[in-house]
Amino acid sequence: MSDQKISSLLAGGVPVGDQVTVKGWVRTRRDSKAGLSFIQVHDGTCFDTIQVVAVNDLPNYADEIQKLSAGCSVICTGELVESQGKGQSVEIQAAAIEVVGWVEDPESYPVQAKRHSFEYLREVAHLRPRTNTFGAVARVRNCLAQATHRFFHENSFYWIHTPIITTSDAEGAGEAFRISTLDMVNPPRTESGGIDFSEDFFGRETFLTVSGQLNVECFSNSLSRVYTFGPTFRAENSNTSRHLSEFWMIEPEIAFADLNDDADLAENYLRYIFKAALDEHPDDMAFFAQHIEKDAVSRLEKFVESSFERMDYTDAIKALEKAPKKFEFPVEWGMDMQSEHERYLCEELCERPVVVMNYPKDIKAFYMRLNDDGKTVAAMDVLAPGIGEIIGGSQREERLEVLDARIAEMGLEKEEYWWYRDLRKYGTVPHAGFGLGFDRAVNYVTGIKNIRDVIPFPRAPKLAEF
RNA sequence: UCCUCGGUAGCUCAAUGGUAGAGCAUUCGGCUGUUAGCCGAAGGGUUGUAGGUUCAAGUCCUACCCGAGGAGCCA
Repeated sequence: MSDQKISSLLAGGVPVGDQVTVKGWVRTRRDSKAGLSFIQVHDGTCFDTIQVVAVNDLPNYADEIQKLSAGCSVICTGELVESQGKGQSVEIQAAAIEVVGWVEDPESYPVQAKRHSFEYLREVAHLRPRTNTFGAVARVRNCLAQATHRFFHENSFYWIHTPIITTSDAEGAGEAFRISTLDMVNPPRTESGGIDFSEDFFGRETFLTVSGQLNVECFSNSLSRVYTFGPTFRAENSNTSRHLSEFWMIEPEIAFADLNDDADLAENYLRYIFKAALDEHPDDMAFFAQHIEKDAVSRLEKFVESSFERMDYTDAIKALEKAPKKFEFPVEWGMDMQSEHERYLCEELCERPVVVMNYPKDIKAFYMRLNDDGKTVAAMDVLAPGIGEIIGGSQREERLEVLDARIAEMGLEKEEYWWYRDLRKYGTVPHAGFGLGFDRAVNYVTGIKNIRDVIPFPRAPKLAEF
C-alpha cells in the first residue's frame, strides 16, 4: 500500500484489486439512500477526479463523511475496484476516509462546484488553482515551460541567467520599475536639486529588467546558442488583456545567423512546445476545446503540421491596402501597424500566425540590423490570432559604424552602451534573436483570452494582491 | 491614460422613479450505484462608496473606487 497519484490510478498504472491511498480535495459529494456516498476527489495530478465510494458502515460516516463539502481535504484508503456506474472505469471502495481539513462555513467557500466568472476568480487567486480550469492552466503552463527548456537543450542552447536588476532602461522597451534603498521621505540631493543616486545602494540608478537581450547577446557572442527564460518587468500603465507588469519572457540568441534563421528558430520552437501540450496533456486540452475555445486543439494540430505564413512588411502593407475592409487608421508604407491591421493579417487574411519581416527602420529599435535598401531593418514580429504580437525579434546590427550611426540617429548616448558596442569591436558576428511572451503563448495554447488568467498571481497596474 | 459598458444574496443575473426577486450554492426533509444527481422547504440584502434631486431612488444627477471590452504601448 502506498500513496497514489490519481493520474496513475485512472490511467491504469495500478491493478484493480490493489489497496491504494489518495490524498486530495473534495470537489463534490453525492449521497445515496442505499447507504453510501460518492465523493469526487482531485489531487491536481490530472484533469479528472477519482470517485471514492463510502459506505455507511464506516465509523465516521454520519458525523464526518456526510458533512464533506467542496474544498475539504481528505485521505482516502481502500481498494481500487472497477466501477459499477457509468462515467468512470475505476473507483475507490473506501476502507477509511480521514478528514484532514474542513471548510468552515461551506456556504461562503469561494470556489463552489459551479461555474465562476474569470473576473471573480481573480479576486480569489489563492483558491482558484482548485478549479478544474486553473488546474488545467497550471499543468499546461508547466508543460510549455518544461518543453521550452527541453527544446533548447536538445538544440544545443545554453540557458543564461541574465540579471533581474539592471542599470539601463534605454532599450526602448518601455518604462522600468526603479529599485532603490534611498529614504523616500528624505532622499539625498545633488547640487541641482535632483535625487543623488550616487548615494543609492548600487551607486547609480537601477531598475528591474525590461529585457535580457543585451546581456544575452554577450553570451551568444561566445557560446553561440543561448537563451534566457525568466521574469521581466514593465511599469507601463497599460490596462489590457494582453499586458502584465510582471511577465515571463524567453529570449533566444543565435550567432552566425540572419533573420531567416531567426524565423526558422521561432517556428521550430513554437511547433515543439505546442506539440508537447497536445501530446502530454490531451485531457486538459480537450477541456479547453470543450469549455474555453472550441478550436483550441484543432488549430494547434494544424499549426504543428504546417508552417507560419511569412510576409514582408512591404507586402503586408500591400495586402492591407487591398483588404475589403475599412480600417480606422489609414494604411501607408512606413507606419507602425495598429492592432486592427495585425488582427486582419492573422485572423482574417491568413487565419493563423503570421511572421511579418523587414520593417521600416524608423519604427524599430536601434540594435536591429539595417538592410541593404537603407530603409528597412531585419526585424520580425509573429502575430497570433486573438493575441496579437507574441514574438518580436531581429537580426542584430553587428557593424559598429552602422550601430553608432543608429544610436546617434535615435538620440541615444553612445557611452551608455560601451560594453554592448565592445561586442562589435572584438570578433563581431552576424547574430539574431527574439523575445517571446511566455504568458501570451499560454493564452494561445489554452484559448484563455485574458493574460491575467494564465499566470498564477497577476501583477498589473493597481493589482498586486496575493 | 483615453473611449464604451457594467457593479443588486456566497456565485450568475432580474426588477417602468412606487412592496428588492429567480437560478445555482448553503441548511433541513424525501428519492436514487450516484455522475456539478432529482423533488420539496427554509435561511440569506446597508443594491460599490460619498453626496445630491424627489412625496418616493437599485433605477435620475455629480464625484470617487472597482471590473470588463476596445484603443495606445508592447511581449
